[in-house]
Amino acid sequence: MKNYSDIIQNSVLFRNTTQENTAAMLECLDARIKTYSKEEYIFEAGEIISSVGMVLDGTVHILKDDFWGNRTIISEVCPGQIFGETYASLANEPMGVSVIASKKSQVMFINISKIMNICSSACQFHTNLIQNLLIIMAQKNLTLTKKIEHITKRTTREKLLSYLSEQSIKNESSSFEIPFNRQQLADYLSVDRSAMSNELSKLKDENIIEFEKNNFFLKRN
Amino acid sequence: MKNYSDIIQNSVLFRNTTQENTAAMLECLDARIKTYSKEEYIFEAGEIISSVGMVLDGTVHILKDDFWGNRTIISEVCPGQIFGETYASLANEPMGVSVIASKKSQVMFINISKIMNICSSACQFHTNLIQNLLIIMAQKNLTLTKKIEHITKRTTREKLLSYLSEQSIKNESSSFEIPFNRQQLADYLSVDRSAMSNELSKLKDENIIEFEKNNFFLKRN
DNA sequence: AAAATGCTGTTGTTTTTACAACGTAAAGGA
DNA sequence: TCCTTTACGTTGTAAAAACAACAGCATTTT
Repeated sequence: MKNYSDIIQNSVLFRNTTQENTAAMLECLDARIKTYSKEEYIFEAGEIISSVGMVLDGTVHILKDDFWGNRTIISEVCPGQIFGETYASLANEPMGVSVIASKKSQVMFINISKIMNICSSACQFHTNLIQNLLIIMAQKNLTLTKKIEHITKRTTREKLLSYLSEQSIKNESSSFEIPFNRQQLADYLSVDRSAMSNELSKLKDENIIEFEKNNFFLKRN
Repeated sequence: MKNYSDIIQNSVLFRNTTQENTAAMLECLDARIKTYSKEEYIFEAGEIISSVGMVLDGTVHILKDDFWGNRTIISEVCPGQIFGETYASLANEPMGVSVIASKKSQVMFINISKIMNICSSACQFHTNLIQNLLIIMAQKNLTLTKKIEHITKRTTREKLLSYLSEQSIKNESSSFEIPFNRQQLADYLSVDRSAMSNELSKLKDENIIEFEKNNFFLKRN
């Protein structure tokens, strides 16, 4: 096994595992490493999978082909991050997406049942591993839920206010800085950038918000 | 403890647990039951929680108040279903939503750490419990992801086609029945019903789809 | 059977959004 | 310094969506 211990050690899945234990755990978990060439399928839509993948090197794309063959890239997975955990957890759910190496990549697979069923040795770290997996899923869940809350709003204005309100509450202040530039924010809210900029200006004119660059201020009237 | 064993036994969280074991497990998990009167807060936004709630009787609403005080009901939780698992799994994440009993309700709480840390007795069922929790979260994840895929599309037409394509692939057939009526579908895709109906008619005129009531047929041209 | 209700499609109008194009200012590199 | 690139706001136009209102049909209730 090549030396990807840094990647593994720093991954969220193996957080709080000591370096000495990691190697033993990987053995116990029966982790397998596979190399994929550019454009090679790692998982294909329709497949039933039982393993979680962790990118060790390269980059992996999650994508979806629709009924008419149109392909959409849903996300990119970088070293240390995992993929497939949702489908691996659902034994009867065929993959709704495909996973492809976008360049030559090294991927480590761990069977979900090996994660779930506690082994005899290093049990404490095993519990930790399960907890990390749960945290990863909870975090993803939260991210998705928040996005849905904003996007389900009908107008650009409402989407903006929903997002800004969340940021304000999160920062516990009516003034705060957002982590997106305009284009990124527009993509996140899935609206047109210029239309969004326009709407931001209107909100400013109507004295509902103030902003300069990425600093926003919400007003109560 | 009143007799809610049927509810618990039939819940997803306790699936595959034998009736004899459930009682012992609840003891081991230090499950607590609390009664809430109508409109009473169960969790409040901003709070840090460490317990998962299971509704045993009544109904519970997940809701959100924005910066300006506008309240939105996000979802309803019925007997046997759990809530708070996302925030309970994330030790540092303050609740972004509030949970309120919409009528007089009985709620059972289980501390997430009791679920995560394997006890000495009935270990097999404990593993099962963790697995069920993971399944619940994976399922929710999948549901959210699919919805986002559709909603992020810009036009009503694209949203419709994205949804219909998914249904088609799921049913492994170009003809299938959808589980929503028009209003429900419009709500799900967060578009206007009449505009959606209109778009459906156009798609039919353009010979891209056929439909009658809830039966759809997709065409490749 | 009659009445009421719910679901769906249709249409016209108004509002909102997307799109394209452009000007300006700031940032970064040669 | 000059040039290039990037980010952001602005505007006009065309397209799309929301909205409101209604008609036809089916289902349910009385």
